[in-house]
Amino acid sequence: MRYSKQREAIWNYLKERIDHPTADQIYENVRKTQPNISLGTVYRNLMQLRDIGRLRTVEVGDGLIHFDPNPSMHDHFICTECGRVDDIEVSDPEKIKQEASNRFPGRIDGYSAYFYGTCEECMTHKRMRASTNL
Amino acid sequence: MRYSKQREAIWNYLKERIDHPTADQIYENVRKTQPNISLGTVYRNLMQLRDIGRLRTVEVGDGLIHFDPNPSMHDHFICTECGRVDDIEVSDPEKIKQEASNRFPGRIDGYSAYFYGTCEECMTHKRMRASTNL
DNA sequence: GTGTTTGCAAACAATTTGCAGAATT
DNA sequence: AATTCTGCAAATTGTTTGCAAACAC
Repeated sequence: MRYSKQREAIWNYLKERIDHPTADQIYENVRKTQPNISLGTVYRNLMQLRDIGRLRTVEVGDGLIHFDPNPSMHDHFICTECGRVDDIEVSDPEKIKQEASNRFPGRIDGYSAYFYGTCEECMTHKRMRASTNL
Repeated sequence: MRYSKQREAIWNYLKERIDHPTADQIYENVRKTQPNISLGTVYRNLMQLRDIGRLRTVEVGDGLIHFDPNPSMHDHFICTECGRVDDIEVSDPEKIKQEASNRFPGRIDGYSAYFYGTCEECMTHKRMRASTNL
């Protein structure tokens, strides 16, 4: 794989992110420093980076592909109010994988869990709306 | 919600399935008894049934929506060789949900976990291919 | 110079939607 | 009779692809 400033910009943007952006969000942001970059290039690079294990793609239930700069096994929380995606550490992924391997006929290579609910911020908003009758 | 023979046929087909078919697979099968049904109707009914909690939609990583007649909290196994999706019971979902709730600032309503690997059948195929040098 | 990457635009594929007519209550 | 549901087809949306030019090595 050769160097390209587009790929560098994409990675530089994504690696700082904890909100698991979509291709389009990444595109819109990378455009600020690389105005001529195209959405196709963004997709191609993201998929390439996934294939070499630098990042992970995540399907959270909204039909869009989200990109996570952390490729290791870990869980996610999705707020059903605002759609934000957070990393969440609930239990030891290796242990769960082991446990599943023992009970399942076949080989288990990895796993990922998704928790759905309302994030702290949205909980506050809901309380505020309730208390002011809005 | 009113009765319709299309919805009945969709549900009758899906409720017996353990392989989490896609809308198109459901469409192709329901067509055998309802030749004039359209794919749009299949989607509309499936989403309706999901909204009232009769079934669950599952995103397993292939970009397609899969439909699971069992709406309760349970985990899934996806074979990365053949793409099949199986239900899998690894640990008590309620317990995991509780555990996550305790550690997370915000409310957790539900969760689902996906295990990826090779199913028993594909393991056998792989072994056969290996032993016959195919 | 060779092979990879890009931007652009067109192609694709899954899902959703608008609407006039049919079916349910 | 009043709504809801259907089939059809077109629209929408996210993602992928083909190609000639630009770039990296």
